[in-house]
Order: sequence, then C-alpha cells, then structure tokens
Amino acid sequence: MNWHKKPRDSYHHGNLRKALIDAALDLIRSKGTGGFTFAEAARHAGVSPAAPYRHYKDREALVADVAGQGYKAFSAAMDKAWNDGKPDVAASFKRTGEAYLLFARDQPAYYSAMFESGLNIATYPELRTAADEAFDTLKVAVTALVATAPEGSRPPVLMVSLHVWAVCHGIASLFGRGDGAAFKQPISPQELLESHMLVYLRGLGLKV
Amino acid sequence: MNWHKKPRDSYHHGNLRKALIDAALDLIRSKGTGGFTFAEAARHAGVSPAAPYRHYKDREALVADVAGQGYKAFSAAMDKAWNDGKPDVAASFKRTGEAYLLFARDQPAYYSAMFESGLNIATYPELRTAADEAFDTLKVAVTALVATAPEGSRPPVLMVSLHVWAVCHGIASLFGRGDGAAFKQPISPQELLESHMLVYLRGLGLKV
DNA sequence: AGTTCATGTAAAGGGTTTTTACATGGCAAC
DNA sequence: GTTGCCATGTAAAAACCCTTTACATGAACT
Repeated sequence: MNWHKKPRDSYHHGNLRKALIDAALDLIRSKGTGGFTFAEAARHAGVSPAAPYRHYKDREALVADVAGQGYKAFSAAMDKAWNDGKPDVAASFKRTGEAYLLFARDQPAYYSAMFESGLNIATYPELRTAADEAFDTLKVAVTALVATAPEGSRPPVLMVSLHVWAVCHGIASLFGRGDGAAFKQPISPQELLESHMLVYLRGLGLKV
Repeated sequence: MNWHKKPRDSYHHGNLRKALIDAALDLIRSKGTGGFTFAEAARHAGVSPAAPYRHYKDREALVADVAGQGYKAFSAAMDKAWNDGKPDVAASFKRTGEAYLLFARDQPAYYSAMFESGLNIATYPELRTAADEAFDTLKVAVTALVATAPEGSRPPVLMVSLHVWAVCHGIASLFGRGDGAAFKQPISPQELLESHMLVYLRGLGLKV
C-alpha cells in the first residue's frame, strides 16, 4: 500500500521525528491536544501507521517531545526578552512578562502541549528540567527587580516569582490564546498584565 | 451479551445520565480529561457501548455536561463563601478566593473538565452561561471590596475582577491541583494567594 | 562487495465508534 | 385494568484505530 501523499524519493523518510513533531503541532493547533491519533500523525507525515513506533513508545511520548521542544523555545524567548536586564531592569522585566503572553498567543500548539496536555511531568525528567530552566529565567528577572528596592525592604524572590508566574499563566490561559480564547474580555491580555503589575509592584513598594 | 457487572433489577437503567457523569468524573480523576473513551464510560456505568448515544451526541457532549455541572457547583461554592459579604467584606472576599482554590483542589475532575478539557466553549451556550454566572459572583465580591475605597479613588471593577480571576486560576492550575500538582512549590497555594492579595490590595490603596 | 542495523511496510488481532434494527417496560389515556 | 406510545436499552455490523510481529529496504562501515 502507498502511504505517501507525495511519493518520497527514498524508502526511508529521512527525518521522520521532525516530521511527526510538525504534524503534531499542526494537529494540536487545529484540533486540540487530544484531538488527534498516533495514526493520524503518521498519515500527516506520509508514513505507515506503524512507523511512529520506531521513534516514540506511544502517542504520549510524542506529545511529551513536543512539550519539551516548547519549553526550550519558551525559555529562549524569555531569555531574549530579558536581555540581561538591559537597557534597564524595569523595561526588561516588562518585556519578559510580555514575552510570556506573546508565546502563549503565537505558539498556542506548544503552549497547549506544555500546560494542557495532561501528561504527567514526573514521568518525563527531561521535561521537568526544561520547565525549570524556563522558570529560572523568570527568577533571574525578579531577583534583579527586587534588588532595586532598598536593602531591608526586599520581598522574597521565590514568592514574587510565583506570583508573577501565576498571573502570567492565568491571563494567558483564560484570555490570551491565539485562536478562540476561552473567556475573551474587552481588556487585552497585555493591558491586563501591565495594569496588574503596576498595582502589584506599587504594593511591593517598588518604583517602576 | 451481559454488560452488567452487577445485574440490574430492570431492563432500564433508571438514571444512566447521572451514572455516565459519575463514571466520567471517576475516569477523569484517574486518567485525565482525555484518558477514557465513550465505550469505557458505558462499561463503567454497566450498560452497552451504544447506550450513551441515547443521552449524548458524542463523547464531547458528555464532557461538556460534566463541565456544566462543574460550573454550577463552582458558582455555588463561591456564592456560599461570599455569603453576601458577611460578617465583613474583607473576610468574605478572602473566603471567596480560598473557595476558588479549594474547589480546584477538592474537585479536580470538575476543574479539569471546566478548564482543561479543550472543548470549545462557544459550541455549548449553556456552558458559557454557567461560566458567566460563576464569574459574576466574583464581580459582586470585587464590587463590594472596591466600594470600601473613598469615592474618586476606586479602581475599575472589571479590571480588578479579571486580575483576581487570573491569579486564582494561575495558582490553582500550576500549583494547586489535588493529585500531582504539575509544578509543586514549597509555598502552599493558599499562602501564595493570600500573600499576593495582600500586596495587590495595598497597591490598589485598599485597606484590609 | 558484504554485513549490520536503523528505519520503514504489511498484515493481523483486538478494541472503539457509530449506525441500524429490534427489545423492553414505564406511563398516560382511556 | 388494558392498551399503545415512546423513551431507553441491546445486538450486530462496518469502518477505523492501536499495537505487535514478521519482513523489506538501504545507509554506513568494514
């Protein structure tokens, strides 16, 4: 039987792993995290239904790989936005938060795989590592921001980081998805994050 | 063929709809939102694989019904916690936020169906209605809280409500699930929410 | 050239989905 | 009460998906 929509030049695909990830991203984008089957991803990549099993134990392992790629891209985007705190900490911090929202908006398939695929993160250690790395970038930014406060009145970095993470994730999840945001509101996600951080940082006694 | 684990007394089940919802809740709890099939829910309820089609168009419709029940229970829990702002607005507001986290922790199956099932809320109008109702309770609480500020320095209710909703949802989603919270932290969800609201309300210029 | 091994296919068994035809019995109208 | 309606359940069948097993291909190394 011919599984190829467009016949390949060789018997071997060449880069099926990447093709499967791309297929999964396409399918997640259009039908949600759970909206496609392993066989469908294979068809989308132009191979037989059994071929994906050469690269992944099961469908979940494919989604986990997608999530891992997502965390890496996410971490890189946050790092780039932070830009070592230059030109100044306040502006960089704001950019970093915006980068969180932009990633959720512009890479909804990655974001879904990362936070909504329902896969047990404990089962995939490399996933935990990649996720921790992304959160570390956020903590670096918070550390620098907190350091602008006078010594003795600096709030704990971990607490502030978790607050910021939760707000970003909450706004992104509820209001800031690319496609049909679940609970769309008359205020944009960016405005919501900015207004929140304005209030929150004032509450911390930090000037911005 | 006999589909009943324990034989029923009558040919008709009696309350298959409820049995299917209970089955779905059980299965979501143990295997995630996408971790079971329509046929599996039928087996769990002790009926043939075709029986559920008498009550739901497809599997998604069952999950949507579960989510709807969830929103109703959620709304009721928030309302009860708010208790008309008695004995005082500050305490009631705090209780309402805690109720959000407690619901996510104690009813993880409902919470998953509501926020992580990936179903298009626009497809199910009664779902949108139920969700709006829950959010309205939150807005009532915020309205009362904002009213404690001197006239002229009152922040917009919608903005504050969305901030609060986002924080609650972010904390609950990331750190506050009953089972294996995805990104568990050394600070409890309750502490995180309380510390955040302390900072945030101070930033708003509200005394608590 | 020959061997090896990663990568792909074919085929088969079993489960799921969904429809269609049929069976049951609760209930309302007489 | 009896009758007939019809909501609710079952059986069976066709199509598709999952997963494994045995086999085919060809790239890389000697």
